[in-house]
Amino acid sequence: VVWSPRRLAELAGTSRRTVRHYHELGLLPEPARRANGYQRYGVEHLVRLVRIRRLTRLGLTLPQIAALGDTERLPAEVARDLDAEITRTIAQLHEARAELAEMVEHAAPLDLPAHVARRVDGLPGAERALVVVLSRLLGRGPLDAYLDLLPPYRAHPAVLAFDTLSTEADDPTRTAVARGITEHLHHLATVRPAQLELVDTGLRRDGPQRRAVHEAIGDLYNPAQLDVLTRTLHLNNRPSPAFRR
Amino acid sequence: VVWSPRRLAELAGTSRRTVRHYHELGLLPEPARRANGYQRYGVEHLVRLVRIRRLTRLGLTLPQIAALGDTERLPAEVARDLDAEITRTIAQLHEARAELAEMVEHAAPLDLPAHVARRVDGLPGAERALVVVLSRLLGRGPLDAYLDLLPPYRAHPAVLAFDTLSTEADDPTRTAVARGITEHLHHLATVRPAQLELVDTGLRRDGPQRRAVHEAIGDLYNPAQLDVLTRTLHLNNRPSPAFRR
DNA sequence: TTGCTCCTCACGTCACGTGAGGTGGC
DNA sequence: TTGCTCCTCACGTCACGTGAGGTGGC
Repeated sequence: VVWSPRRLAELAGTSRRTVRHYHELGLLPEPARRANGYQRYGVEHLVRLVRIRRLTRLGLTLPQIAALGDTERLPAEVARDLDAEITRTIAQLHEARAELAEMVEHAAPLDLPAHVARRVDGLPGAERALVVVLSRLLGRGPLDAYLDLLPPYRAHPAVLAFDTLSTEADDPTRTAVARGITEHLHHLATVRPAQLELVDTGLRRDGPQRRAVHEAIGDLYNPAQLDVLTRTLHLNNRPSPAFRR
Repeated sequence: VVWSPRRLAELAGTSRRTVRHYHELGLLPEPARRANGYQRYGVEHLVRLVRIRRLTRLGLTLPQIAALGDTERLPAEVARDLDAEITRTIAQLHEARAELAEMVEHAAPLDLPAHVARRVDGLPGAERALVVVLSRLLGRGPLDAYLDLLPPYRAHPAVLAFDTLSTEADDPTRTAVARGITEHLHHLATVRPAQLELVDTGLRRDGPQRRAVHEAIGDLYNPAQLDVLTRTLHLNNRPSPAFRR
């Protein structure tokens, strides 16, 4: 009588391999064998196996289950830890689902949160890449402030000139672009002082975040553009840090 | 300029090993190297890495991400599958947390759901093991019916005699126990016909579940007890299937 | 010279899945 | 004899973690 490995696994709602795995870890005793070497499992094995499966469903690892041994009740600390872990995982999954829904609803791209992506549509590649970097470096508040500043900043023709500036641009051209941007930034500083301030504190002065932004800018723009940014810095007494070099 | 492996990983909120792993899978292009062989990552790598990390958080596997390649938007089918998967996982976690809470509240044992365990407290080992087996074989309704029947069934002195029946019990003793149980079952059949019926249909006539129960009983009781069960079967014209052999 | 970072193997972890190659019972 | 089940290795999967042993730059 009693059960073959396959039947035992079936009755417990699992696989033969899982049963073998539990043998290997010492979680489940090896059953007696018939003369031909076939394993014969009894009720005690099924009871044990059902218990292990219940515990794995609760989120215990197999080593944790081994540590429990024949314990009758779940230690309070283990239960608390499991509950905290489950709660955390559920929260993460809810976030993931919310993001997924947002992405589907707005047909959002894959590299940015949907609410950010909506606000950078049509941006040139380098600017967009910079936003991805900033989305890692800035908190929600400063990032929003930066995104608020972006449209008025980019409305100025000097910015378009900057975007398309060739590496061989001559000195007068560079000067003109730098002056245009500087004046525009001055204007923005009077119109949107709060946002500039937020971005500035978001990238704490000379902190690692600011350094990373500088490094990113160094990678994204050509030498002529970087030269213009340096000139802008010197011309501008209240530069926006994200455009500093 | 730009970034070392450690710095890249930091900026993306992950580990150097993860970055290496993505190289190995071809998810992330290998960066240029400096003269000494050191890897130098640029903004393009960070952007790519951030994208990969976002997608893993949404639940995509790395092969799935590889299959997406440079796709701009999430295919609708992928999004649907992910959402279904997340929803299912959340449901399972809620169940697990509910069970955990129930176990803590009632200081329940580990081998049975708390609501079942409460109702089998004090049962002898073999009976308890049988309940574990039945909890796998019966649906909620039939299992509840069985648990309903258990206290009145066990209230009879013949059942206690059965529990403690020695292997060497003589024929008159066996007959007496079998008769006692039979009469008691007759009584139960008139008092609780509905429950007996439920358990009976729960273990569909001659289905694999019923066979498993018979096999479990064969393993749990000694020869004398099994003999008594057989006699009970012959005496009883309306036996409860769980006690059949 | 010391300490820190970088490099490349390569084995380990977690909980199993999946054959590979062979035997036993009807 | 055929088909089905059982057996024991043992490598594969997933997404990395964790040293091991050695080199480079200040």
